[in-house]
Amino acid sequence: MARVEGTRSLAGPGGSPTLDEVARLAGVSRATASRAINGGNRVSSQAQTAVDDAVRALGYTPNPAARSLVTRRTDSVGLVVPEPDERVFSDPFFARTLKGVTRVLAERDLQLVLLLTRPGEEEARMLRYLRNRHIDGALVVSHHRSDSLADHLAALDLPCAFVGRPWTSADKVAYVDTDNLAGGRQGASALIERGCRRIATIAGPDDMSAGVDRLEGWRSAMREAGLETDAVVHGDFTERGGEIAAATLLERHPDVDGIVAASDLMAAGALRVLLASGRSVPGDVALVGYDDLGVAERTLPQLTTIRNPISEMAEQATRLLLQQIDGDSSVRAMRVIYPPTLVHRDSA
Amino acid sequence: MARVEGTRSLAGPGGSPTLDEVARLAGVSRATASRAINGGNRVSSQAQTAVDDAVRALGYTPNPAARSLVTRRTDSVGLVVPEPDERVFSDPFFARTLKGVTRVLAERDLQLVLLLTRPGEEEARMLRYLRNRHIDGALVVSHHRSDSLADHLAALDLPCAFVGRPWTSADKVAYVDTDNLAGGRQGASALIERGCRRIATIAGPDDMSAGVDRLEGWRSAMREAGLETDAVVHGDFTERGGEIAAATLLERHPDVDGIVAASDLMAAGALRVLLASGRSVPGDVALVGYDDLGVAERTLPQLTTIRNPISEMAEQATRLLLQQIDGDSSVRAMRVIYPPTLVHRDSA
DNA sequence: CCCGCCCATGGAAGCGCTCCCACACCCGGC
DNA sequence: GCCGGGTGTGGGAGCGCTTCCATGGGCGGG
Repeated sequence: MARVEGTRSLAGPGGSPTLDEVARLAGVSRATASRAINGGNRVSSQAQTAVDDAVRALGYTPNPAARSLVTRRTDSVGLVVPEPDERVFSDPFFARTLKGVTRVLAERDLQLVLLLTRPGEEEARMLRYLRNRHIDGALVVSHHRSDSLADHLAALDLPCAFVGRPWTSADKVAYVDTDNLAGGRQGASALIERGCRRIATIAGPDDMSAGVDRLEGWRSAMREAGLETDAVVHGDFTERGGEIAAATLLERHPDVDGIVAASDLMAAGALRVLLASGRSVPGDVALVGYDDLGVAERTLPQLTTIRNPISEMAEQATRLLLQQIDGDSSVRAMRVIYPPTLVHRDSA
Repeated sequence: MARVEGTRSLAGPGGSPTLDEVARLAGVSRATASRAINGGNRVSSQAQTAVDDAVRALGYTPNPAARSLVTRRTDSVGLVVPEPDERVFSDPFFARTLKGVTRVLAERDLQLVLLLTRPGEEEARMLRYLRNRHIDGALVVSHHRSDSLADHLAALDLPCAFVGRPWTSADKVAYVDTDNLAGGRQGASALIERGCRRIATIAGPDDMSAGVDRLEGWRSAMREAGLETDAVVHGDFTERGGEIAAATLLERHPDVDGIVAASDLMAAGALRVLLASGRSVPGDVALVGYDDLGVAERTLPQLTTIRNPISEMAEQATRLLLQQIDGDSSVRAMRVIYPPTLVHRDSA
């Protein structure tokens, strides 16, 4: 409130209260006060309450820098997004991820530092940041083929966990993923069982494992059913990308009667193009999306889709990270794979 | 790369290199090395290069905790989101904000800490966090009437800036906003000039200043034109909210021939309901949105809307924050207001 | 030519905290 | 009654850094 004249700017005799002041007020030594504050091992209940009271009276909170200097922990973890395009942030996938991560972090009073990097020079800057232990661990989402991040992290011996299988060093780092191959198959199979014969796919970017795996799943299901696998167009996981891809698709293969899209956003875009072209969905063309993050229920008709438990995956990844931070090296290279499930709605 | 056996895990004789080692290698004192690293005041060019070389050779980076302990700066700022609903994150508004913020922060090598709080206990935790100078400053977005955040921050004497006018203490904290009143007027006027006479509005939540101001702008333009101001329904800035609001609106006022929505997302929802009800847009009902963050171009017909320069606003807010952090107290209570502009497309 | 001044430099004092260690002290067992 | 062990406590070192201050050398002006 009032500015104190002098070098310090907070109330009290010289800035925010220090452990020293707490100890003095509690009538114990700094060492005892410290112990009392950090879990209270080897502290008499008498000393403990004295310290507790002093802490409350002074409104004391430990200086994080000082603590971090000696413990070598920062109580914060980084969320690395190697693609800080605003696209990422408006994607419900990211929103859900963030939700899962923050939920787990809040339990432990850890802070989240956002590490956004455009490719190139910024990556070097971020690696320096990571190397220097500004943070206790890193969580990586939206990892691309060109990122050397996984390799670097694996070499760095910094606790880390990926959401989505990394391109490289997949055997050296912990990650959480869904079985995108199975998901891709499920999407294709749903259409095949429905009776579709000319099935296309709007695949994800081929520099992301989710894109590649889903496509591969689609291919294998198609092959097993003895169907052509030539109707493939790539999108970028966005609605606009889905529109463009669908338009291309209709031009090249006007006879499609089923489309598997690698994301709901792309499916939504495709849906719009399909309807605009005069085709009915699912009457003329059946459509299957991927993710089920809310978008699928908001289209008309609602999308049949493959559900990804994103938020759970993010939570799990965060837990894996915390375990590593806690020194449990058994999870260093652990992978957790969630099964995708088909959700039947109206578009197929 | 290779793991070193022993207590430390990084290369070199005992963990990451310290300033001491740099100094020794450069043949200068720790003090000189420090000066050289921090801008090089009062350092001979000879010493400077020696230090530079040593830094490079050792791969030295300053220990942030140690530095922070003495400088009392953390080189990180917090982004406070008092509504960590995943809704916020999938809103393009937030995405743009983040984009603007990170761009400015990157210039100065500052880090972004995400501070999400559900109302209630978590707010106390966050205030403790802020009070304790974990961060150098705070940026607040999506501020609600019930948040006492602005008051607390103003009292805390912690550098801060709001994106969007805060409900309270608006005269005590720095903020960036658009002239939502004018924007609301523009939306209504556009429809009035077009010849609409029965104009409704889908307003924003009445616990956010943007919602209230836009509504007030709409009201005043309507009154000046001698039109009824009774067709008001509130939404929550989401697409789904827009749908619900539009449905209510059509039920209560089936004769509407124009709607001003307080966000594009809500307009998109309304558009869907309008079309589903058999009305043409803009033929039967003209529609104006708000924000112009991309959504407006993706609807069919494309939305006429009021453009908000979100990303610029976020940049500006961040700059205001940095100025405060740099000790420029003249911007402590500065406000910057951007003008909204009408963007003509197809829906009105 | 000498004095004072400025500039580059290093010594040393902390920043606030944790944790090792040594030191009581008290208990029970022989 | 003495010794071993366990338990609570405080002294003190030190984490890696910035910065104050004293020092010494070089320079220009009187």
